[in-house]
Amino acid sequence: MCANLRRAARALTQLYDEALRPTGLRATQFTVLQALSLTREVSQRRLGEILAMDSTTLTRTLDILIRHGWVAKRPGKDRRERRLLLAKPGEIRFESALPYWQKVQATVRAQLGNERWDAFESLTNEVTFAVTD
Amino acid sequence: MCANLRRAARALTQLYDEALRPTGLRATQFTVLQALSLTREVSQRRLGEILAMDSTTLTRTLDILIRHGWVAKRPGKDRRERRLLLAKPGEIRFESALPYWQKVQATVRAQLGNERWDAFESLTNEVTFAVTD
DNA sequence: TCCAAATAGATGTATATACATCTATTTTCT
DNA sequence: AGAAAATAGATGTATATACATCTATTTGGA
Repeated sequence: MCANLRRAARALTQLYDEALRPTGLRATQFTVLQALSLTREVSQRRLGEILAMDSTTLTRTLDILIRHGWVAKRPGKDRRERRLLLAKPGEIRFESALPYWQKVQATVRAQLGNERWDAFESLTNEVTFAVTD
Repeated sequence: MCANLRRAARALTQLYDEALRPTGLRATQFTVLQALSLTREVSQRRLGEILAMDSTTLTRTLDILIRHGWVAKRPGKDRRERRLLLAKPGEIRFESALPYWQKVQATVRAQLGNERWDAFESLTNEVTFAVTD
């Protein structure tokens, strides 16, 4: 099952990366910007929980986004924490990528059909939560 | 969708990696050995098709397996090709890992229930083929 | 109060992943 | 046959990913 899932993730990621290429964002990067645009401001730990991503993985991913000036990192009241937020250039970049993302989403949805799309969304989430709890 | 799928893949991979830790194999490595045990002997290109994995990714993954002596690489009749096959130590390693793999598979299956497990398997495969064709 | 335990991230290291580009070889077309 | 096109992998480079371990800080007892 893990192999099946990883294989599907590889295939789909290639499709999304290809679709997002004109925007200069990888699928993963788009996802992080999207999460930040929804949460406004979060700690790295919390962001990792949302994405089911190890906090130390986020350190590296965020480094890249910060280097590009898309994300800002500020110390929190708890001085162990780093608070992340979308910087203005990141917001602009994210919004300009949205149409490309919507287009590839629509393509895959059409290919799968609405029912299987919805079922797949449910199942991926169930697997995530079944495993992380 | 890509983000959901990748998130589930991360979560499930951590579970499988954890379960396989006593065997010294990562989930991906187990998968490659499994594929080789089923195909007997294949070219790198063909193996990449089976796994929906870029051929150049396989170069690196196989390097590790070859370094451990688990996989052998031989020139094919077509001298551009490399034929891959499971070496004896790889076979032993794979077989000793099988129970650990079966156990984690059973755990996840129990957690999800047979119906959703089967549905998920179908959907991951459909997504893979919808995208790679 | 003060120290042990817990928590948040950073860093070292290893694997996973793919694209662009390169070399070697085979195929195809004239 | 001979050259152009296609194919199989290897290599350079960049990102994605996580674990073990480290430092800095906060929290929870005694």
